[in-house]
Amino acid sequence: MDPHLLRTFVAVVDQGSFSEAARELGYTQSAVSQHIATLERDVGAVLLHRRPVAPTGVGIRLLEHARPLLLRWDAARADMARMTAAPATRMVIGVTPLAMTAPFGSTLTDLRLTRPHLAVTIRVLGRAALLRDVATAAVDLGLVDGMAAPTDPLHLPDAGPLTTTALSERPLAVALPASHPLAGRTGLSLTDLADARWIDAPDTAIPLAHLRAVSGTDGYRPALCYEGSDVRGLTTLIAADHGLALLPQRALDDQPGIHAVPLNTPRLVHRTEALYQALPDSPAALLASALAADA
Amino acid sequence: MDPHLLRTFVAVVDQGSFSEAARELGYTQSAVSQHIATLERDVGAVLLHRRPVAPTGVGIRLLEHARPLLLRWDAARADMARMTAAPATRMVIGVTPLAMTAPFGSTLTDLRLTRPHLAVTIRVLGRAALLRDVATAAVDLGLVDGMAAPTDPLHLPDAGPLTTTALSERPLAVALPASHPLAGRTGLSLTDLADARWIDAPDTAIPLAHLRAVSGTDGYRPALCYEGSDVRGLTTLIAADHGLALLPQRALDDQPGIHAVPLNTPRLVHRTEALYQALPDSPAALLASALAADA
DNA sequence: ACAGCTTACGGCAGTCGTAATCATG
DNA sequence: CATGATTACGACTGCCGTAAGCTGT
Repeated sequence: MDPHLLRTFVAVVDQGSFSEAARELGYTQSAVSQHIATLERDVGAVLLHRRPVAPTGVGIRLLEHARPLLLRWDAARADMARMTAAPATRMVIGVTPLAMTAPFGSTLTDLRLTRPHLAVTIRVLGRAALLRDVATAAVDLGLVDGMAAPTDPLHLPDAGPLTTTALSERPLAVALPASHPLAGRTGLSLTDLADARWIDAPDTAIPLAHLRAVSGTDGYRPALCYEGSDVRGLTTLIAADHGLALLPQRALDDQPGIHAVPLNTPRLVHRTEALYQALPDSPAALLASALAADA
Repeated sequence: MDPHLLRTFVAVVDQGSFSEAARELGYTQSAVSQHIATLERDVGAVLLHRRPVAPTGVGIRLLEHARPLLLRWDAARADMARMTAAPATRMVIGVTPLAMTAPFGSTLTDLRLTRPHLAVTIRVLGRAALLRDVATAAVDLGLVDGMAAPTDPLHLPDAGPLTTTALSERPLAVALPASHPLAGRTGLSLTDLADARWIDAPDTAIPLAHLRAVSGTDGYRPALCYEGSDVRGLTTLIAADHGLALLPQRALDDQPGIHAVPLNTPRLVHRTEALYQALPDSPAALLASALAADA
């Protein structure tokens, strides 16, 4: 159960091959084989089927432990590295697609005026990747969006001692094609839509898994998955009647062929939060509080 | 940043001494010294002041990473051990003091009738210890209580893939001495009480830290801390006007000298949840679903 | 002066790479 | 038969304990 062994195990599962994992990690094929062997001896069970390489039941369970463990591990290392490093001259801001809103632009302008020598990069990422990158200090400030009950924080997986500040809460709406029978409604209840046809766009709209988690039911099954990060592509699919999606109302304002019907019950809002490693006077902390003040 | 080094580091901080930590871990004093030295070399900063032994700023930050990391670590090991172990013939149920309620008793009776050979132990623990013990499989089923918004889950620190099921939600009340000016009220708002005199009883009542987290303010400062696990001791202190506490209304019903005034705003409930490692057909899983059904 | 942390050093275990071996599609 | 996992083995690193050195109270 050494971290290196777990890292190798995860790599082997992800690559589906011992040799590929060896290449990725800079090891020999033999070393990878030995890692897996000692891990299996340690755990006392077979973790991988060979030919083709795939995790066993116990292996899948171990993965559920190993992935978050390695994330926290990397986060701890990155945090320690930053605490002893020189003050940064460069800032990377990560955003999920729907977290980038108008006030963000102007607040960022203020920051750049006061710190002209700071090189700023904006990077659009999915939620999981953003959390990982903030935790491992690959991005200095993350702006995440998601769904939550009013005033409730977003429910993000725990990746170490990160600071979160609320930035905004705005209404959610169901995006329907203009021709949809429900498009005339002034409000909708989520439970009525459990069996509707949905598009799962986990990086653009609210992931259907979150709807299932909130409702506690098994509905909201995707008819189609959308692996993009722009709203326009998604609304095009919705307009063509491929399914529904849940998005912040504001993002749907000018989308052609779409009717946005506010979500009535349950009371849920689209929330954005700033996420960063607590380090006083860092540009990230300053920008986060400026964003919170402007919100 | 090897787990063994982190474990040693945490032990040294907890014990406040290299030699004591060495004794606890079965190492030599010298080995502990070497562990700390390599850790400090790795991190690139001094982690501990010596004479007296206390963590530095960077050390405190590392502790915030190390403690949850080691918990998850132990949880993963324990889970793997259980997956390969023989089915248990003994069950340990951990409960926080206020989680033990009447229906639990009768449901447990049912289980013991159907499984007469199962040795059952009940262990009362604080919240943090209970979570740790469930994660590390020292207890098979945990019943935790806490405060949450209605239908919201309890916000417990993440300790790996545990299953939680809701058992009950009941009203909360502020426990006041009978002579208190507010004792006649039919309902109270939490915000009005931010500057009241409170008793912090983290293992018996709702911890004041939770009140602060929910309200987002800096109030609810304890005038007195109560480190016990029985309600009677706490209510005695409240009756003697040492301060207030927030508890489930039911627990205050027959307490002498106490007025229990329901909490109106914000809308918060006392919630209990069952917590266990997903292993189908285990006694823990069965009992948890029976408890949920009986609730 | 003494308790307690640090440093020096040697034995031992564990890890990785090379290379030979084995198994499967 | 070829790709790719496993096993054998040797060189090397790193870890822990013993024992001597150092330092603040």
